[in-house]
Amino acid sequence: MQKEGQDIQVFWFRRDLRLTDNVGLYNALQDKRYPVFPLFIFDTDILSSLPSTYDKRVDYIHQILTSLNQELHQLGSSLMVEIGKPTEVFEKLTTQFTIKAVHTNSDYEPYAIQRDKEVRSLLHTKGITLHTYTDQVIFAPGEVIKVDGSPYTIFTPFSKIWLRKYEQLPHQEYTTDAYKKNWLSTLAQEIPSLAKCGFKKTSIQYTPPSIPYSIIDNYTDTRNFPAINGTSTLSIHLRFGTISIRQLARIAFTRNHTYVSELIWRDFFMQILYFFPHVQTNAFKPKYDAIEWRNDTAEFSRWCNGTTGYPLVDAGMRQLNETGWMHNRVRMVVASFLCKHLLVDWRWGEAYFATKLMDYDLSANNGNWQWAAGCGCDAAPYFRVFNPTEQAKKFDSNSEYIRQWIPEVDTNKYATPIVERTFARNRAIETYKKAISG
DNA sequence: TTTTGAGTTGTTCGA
DNA sequence: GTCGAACAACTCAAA
Repeated sequence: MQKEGQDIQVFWFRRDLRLTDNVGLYNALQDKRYPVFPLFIFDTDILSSLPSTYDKRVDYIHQILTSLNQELHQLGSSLMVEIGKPTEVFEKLTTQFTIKAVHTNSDYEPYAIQRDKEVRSLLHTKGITLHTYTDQVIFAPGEVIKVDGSPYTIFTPFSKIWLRKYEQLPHQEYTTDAYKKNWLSTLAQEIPSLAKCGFKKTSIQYTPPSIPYSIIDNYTDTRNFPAINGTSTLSIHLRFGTISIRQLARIAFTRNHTYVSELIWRDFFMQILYFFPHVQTNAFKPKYDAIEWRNDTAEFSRWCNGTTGYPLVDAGMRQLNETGWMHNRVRMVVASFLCKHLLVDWRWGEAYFATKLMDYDLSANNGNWQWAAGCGCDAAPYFRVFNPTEQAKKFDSNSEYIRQWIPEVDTNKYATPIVERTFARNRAIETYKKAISG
């Protein structure tokens, strides 16, 4: 076991759960004077806010950590996993070690910013610097901005500048293979069990990412058809950092620009949340906070359960409920249906997705819900109401996807439509019009 | 400062 | 079946 008082550096893993091409980790290992001690904290502030002790995402993280720990064992090191409030964990660690520096990759969500501010200030009182790096996105908030220095709120000009800057990037790969001796050697230790964290085993199974080259190549043509395996399904890996965004962007850039655009949207919404944190609770466009939502709880339940009687909507919700994932085309359809056909507040839908999606990310989920509801920056105009049956005809013409998730769709056991489509469409347009012109 | 062009993913209607 | 226009102004970005 490590000596008391040994001089070390700490690398703090958060949303970057990988050893390869990890900017913060790479930089920590550059300083050969002090070995690097890898740390992960199960943040009890976050864990205690979860609605159930049966949580697929916590289980998933736990499995990734187990896998990371095995990799570290092969390097003669070991992952330390702590359970607690980050400031308290660091307080404790500073009594056990002489910490020379703490390295971590930047996180841009409001909660994370506040947490890191507290940790930084605690460490500062002990003479320790918290070093942060850009790793989670290609360009951090503030890097792609207008000539006057203000942030973009329209995607297209943002993406133009993003691409221009991207072409000028040196594209360094932050490999850490050569730094084996710089790890802090410890006796192989096991990470705390899931039960010790206060959670139960779920059905989720972590498998390491692999890049689906042919899907990326054909992405433009196949991405909209939910019965086709035409999307990369890498969102979950981007969420937890089990894949490097730089590696993925580099590959996609030479192969498919539609796919690259989707990665740019990820950076775009991250900087929207950063510069306009009010979107967490309010519409990006304030006028849209005046919409008189119906918020019928019985109808909301039917949407959640996938029993609205609109097959594509129901198929999507059942896929979400059963797998923790939904095809992107269908995400748009169910979101539009909830906000416009049922006139349920987009925040309800956003919150439901947040509990169910394995790839849940605050900035992307919020940005896309506000897009669907028409209240976000650069959003769909309010009178653009997705027609759930037209969408099904276009993108699931032989009902392959629908039948996969609703076996009873052609029987009289299937739900009758929750609302008549044309009526609901007109009601939505009227309600929106009233709010934004009033 | 003013002007100009443009804005993720659709639907419906009528010629 | 196919195609273009309307849907509704408004705000953003850049010159």
